[in-house]
Amino acid sequence: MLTLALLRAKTEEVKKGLAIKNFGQPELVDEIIKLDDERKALQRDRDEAQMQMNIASKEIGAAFQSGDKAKAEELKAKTAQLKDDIKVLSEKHDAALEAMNAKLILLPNMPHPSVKPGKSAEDNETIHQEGDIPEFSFEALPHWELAAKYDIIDFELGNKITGAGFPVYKGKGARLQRALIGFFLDRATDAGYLEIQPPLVINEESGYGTGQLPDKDGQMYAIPEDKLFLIPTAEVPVTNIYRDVMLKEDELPKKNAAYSACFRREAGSYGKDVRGLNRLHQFDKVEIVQIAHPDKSYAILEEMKDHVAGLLRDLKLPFRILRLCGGDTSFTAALTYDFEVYSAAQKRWLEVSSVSNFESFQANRMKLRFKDKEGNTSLLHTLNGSALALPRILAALLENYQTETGIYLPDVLKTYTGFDSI
RNA sequence: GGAGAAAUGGCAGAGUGGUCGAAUGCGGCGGUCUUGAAAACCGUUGAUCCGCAAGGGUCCGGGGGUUCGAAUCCCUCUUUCUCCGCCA
Repeated sequence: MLTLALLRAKTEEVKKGLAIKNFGQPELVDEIIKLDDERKALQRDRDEAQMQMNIASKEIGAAFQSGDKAKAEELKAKTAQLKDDIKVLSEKHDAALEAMNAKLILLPNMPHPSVKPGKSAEDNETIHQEGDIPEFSFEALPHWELAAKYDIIDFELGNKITGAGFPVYKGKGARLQRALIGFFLDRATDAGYLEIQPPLVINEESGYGTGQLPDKDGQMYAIPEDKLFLIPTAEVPVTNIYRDVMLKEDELPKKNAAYSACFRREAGSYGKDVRGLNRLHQFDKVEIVQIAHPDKSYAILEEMKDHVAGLLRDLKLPFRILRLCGGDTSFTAALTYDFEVYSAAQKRWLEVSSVSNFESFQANRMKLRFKDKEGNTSLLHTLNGSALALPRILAALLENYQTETGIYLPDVLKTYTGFDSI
């Protein structure tokens, strides 16, 4: 969430930022500041009453110790009114605080100055494209047909065991998945990321910390009996490692990478978007996360963007990078780059990575701070990106590398798969 | 799953109703000494909220309660440890 300091210091800029994010209630900003003013006034009164109470208590204690019971009892009688005042003021204070937080949590993150206005994916800006789009001299098959033809992914079997969106990978399909995970993790390790194997199930506090809760709980699979959720991405458990943490400046940046299965309900999706591997309820992903000094987070965002580009380059997949417009940038992000690969038989771009700087938006919720060399504490910046999400990479690999005699995979994967072709 | 014990500052560890935000030790930081370092000695060292400041409020696993007053008493939740059972 945004800091009150920002709302107060840059009220009008915040409202402009909200407009770029297509957030329609700019009046919330003023309401929040007003509630905070009320809260502060209430705190002053309450603290004053509490101080009087503390003084009275000490006097009573002193009276008892000097054996003056009568005086003690007399003082005691006077504390009743104070006690009542404190109770009332505390309740009012807490109510104002709660009302303020309830509104504050509704505000999305501020967009970075480079983020342009826009309503939807249509308005995203392509900032880079590279790689050759394959041409076929034969009729190229979409990946779901290739998967059936070579018997490497069984969608029907997944339907039987669980339901739609839970495919079963078999033989070389399973091995290829494992190869991609190994490849992505090794590359992350080479880039200085510490590999993490996080829990796949999270509690409410963690969901709140990264912003999935309270509003997006419908997108996660829930285990209500235990108040737990299946992770929609490793971002949640990995970033929450740093919840309520105070880092030292010289520990920065923290770089973590994690492979995990990801679970998403994806309610309301339909049609060609969900065909084959395009959109699943369970999928694999390697995620990279960094905790950065506020002055360095945008340089680090570029570094992470380059890391992801390097992976796609080595897989020799044609890809493009988009800078998301205000309307398509997520609630929690300040700036997001999406990576899309071209899947040659479907003839469409598929999103395979999203790399974002959340600035202090998540850190503020999580109380993730650092102490600088002067001893001042301030919020850190959090960033993350997919590096990479597997299913659509798999789809593009199958489609783009198909020939009439088989699917010949890119060289970098051979040491991981142990085979050249499918 | 059954029985018992515990949770205090960066760490270790005192404190069982009043001046305790909290002894002491270690660690950290600053200094004296030293050619430099170590040792020794001296000082300092939590977070957060309100306030221009002075100052004040809150925090001893989380939440609630008793009391004029709670780290200390009560309830509850969570976590950890020990023993038994089960088990990849």
